[in-house]
Amino acid sequence: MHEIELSHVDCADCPIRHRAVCSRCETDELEQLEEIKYYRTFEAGQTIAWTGDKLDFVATIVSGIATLSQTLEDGRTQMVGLLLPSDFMGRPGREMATYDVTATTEVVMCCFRRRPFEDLMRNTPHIAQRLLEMTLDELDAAREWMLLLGRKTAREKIASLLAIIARRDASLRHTGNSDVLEFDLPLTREAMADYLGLTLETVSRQVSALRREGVIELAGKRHVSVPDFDRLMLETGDDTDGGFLV
Amino acid sequence: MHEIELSHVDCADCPIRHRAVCSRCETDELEQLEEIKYYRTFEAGQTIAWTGDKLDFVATIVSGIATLSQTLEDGRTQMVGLLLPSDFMGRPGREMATYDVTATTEVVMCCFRRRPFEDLMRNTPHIAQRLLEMTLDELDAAREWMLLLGRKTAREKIASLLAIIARRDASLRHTGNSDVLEFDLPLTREAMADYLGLTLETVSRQVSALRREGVIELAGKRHVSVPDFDRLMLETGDDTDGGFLV
DNA sequence: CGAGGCATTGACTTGGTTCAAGAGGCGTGG
DNA sequence: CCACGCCTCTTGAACCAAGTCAATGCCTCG
Repeated sequence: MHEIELSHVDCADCPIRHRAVCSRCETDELEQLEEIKYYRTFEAGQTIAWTGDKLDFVATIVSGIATLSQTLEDGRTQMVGLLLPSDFMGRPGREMATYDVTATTEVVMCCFRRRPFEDLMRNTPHIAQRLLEMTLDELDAAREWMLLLGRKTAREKIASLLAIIARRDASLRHTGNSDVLEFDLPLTREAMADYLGLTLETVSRQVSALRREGVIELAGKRHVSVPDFDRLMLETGDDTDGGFLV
Repeated sequence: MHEIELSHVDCADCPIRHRAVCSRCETDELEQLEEIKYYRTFEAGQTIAWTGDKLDFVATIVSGIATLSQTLEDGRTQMVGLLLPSDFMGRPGREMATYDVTATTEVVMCCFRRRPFEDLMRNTPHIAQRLLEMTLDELDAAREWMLLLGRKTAREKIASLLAIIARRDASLRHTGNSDVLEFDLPLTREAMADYLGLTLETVSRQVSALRREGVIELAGKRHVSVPDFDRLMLETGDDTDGGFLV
């Protein structure tokens, strides 16, 4: 995966094409995209854009994880978005970055120069339609996060984050739900704290508490396994699901 | 305003047409919208939809204020959106409401039956384009709110809310910024608390503190005047100039 | 006048932060 | 190979901002 051929990957072979902004495109539309696209790689820890920077491209994350965050003048920072493979970065029609974008792991992006992309969008409703859908999904996710930030306890926040990562990880490599969920945390304690609106000490304490009580097991600092997913879900404070039970 | 003719208002005479989802529509497109639209009024305090309800319309707020909120099983609730005149409610392509929608004041909505609206959207890029733009704006607003919920102190939260309402109010009745800003709070203390991720007691205390220190003045419980807007902005914790959201 | 909603204020508790010390890993270079 | 510095993470103790519980004030409306 680190050896991706940056010079050119054919859209037809793209691993995340079916979920990305281009998922609805017909062959001729893909050809047009193919012409204006180029790949870029960012190393783990590298900043992709600072708030206020001129951004003359938009992009789809091909692999890796990036974060969007905002900072108050005195340095308090809040992560406001997590960009995963197939997610879209940048806003058509806007020149400046409005968030700090940082590569958490190594990130490969499929970039489109902004102007040509905007032109293309005007003529190909399939792109705009898909982008609308993705934006609506992100809005839902942001609002779910608002509930977490505003009303959940530290323990619930941690459990929620673990549940989300576990679920995404499971769906990504669709193992026909094996009994034990396992995954690596893609975030440092500090990044988790910035995401959850906590301090890194509180994150550490709550992770330890969940481990002590057997809700999760840790191998090293980052590798988590969840013996009983329902148990974890109980700790999130969320509805047990669609509504029945309780 | 309370005497709006519910039977029919011509789109051409609509007070919020230039900002709403239909703002880009040509005359013929407006005619099509005109055919599937109808007005509805909700009283202050009335619930417009509960999470999980089947919703067979989408709508534009014509006047009044509605809120979107989410609730955990034990009753903790977080407001996740404020719908103001010209804002859009509902998600094309989705049958169910995903939030509780409540009228805070009397609300007049311009409704479109969902199916016909979806069909129309497919054929009129102007509507989809505008909806995308509005959704992106809402996403930005939601993310700004995440920063507030995750990282601001109670005092900063209150100051931020007051600043937002003040600014919106000023822009709405574009008084060429007169020296003293004045407005009515459209929310109860409890609603403010639900918006800010606080308890109503804390809201009350912080409002009192800001009044005691002369940052704001109160006439009654709800009428606020701001003698020095910059002073208020200092209390928000934000960058001294940034600040978007309506 | 009394009832019922909102709002304020006080006294006390607590969850989470802050400050501080130290543990465990990992790469570099002597 | 070990020593060293650099990270990230954990843990403890003291503190404080905001929550909880409870009493009271102030409207408006019947």
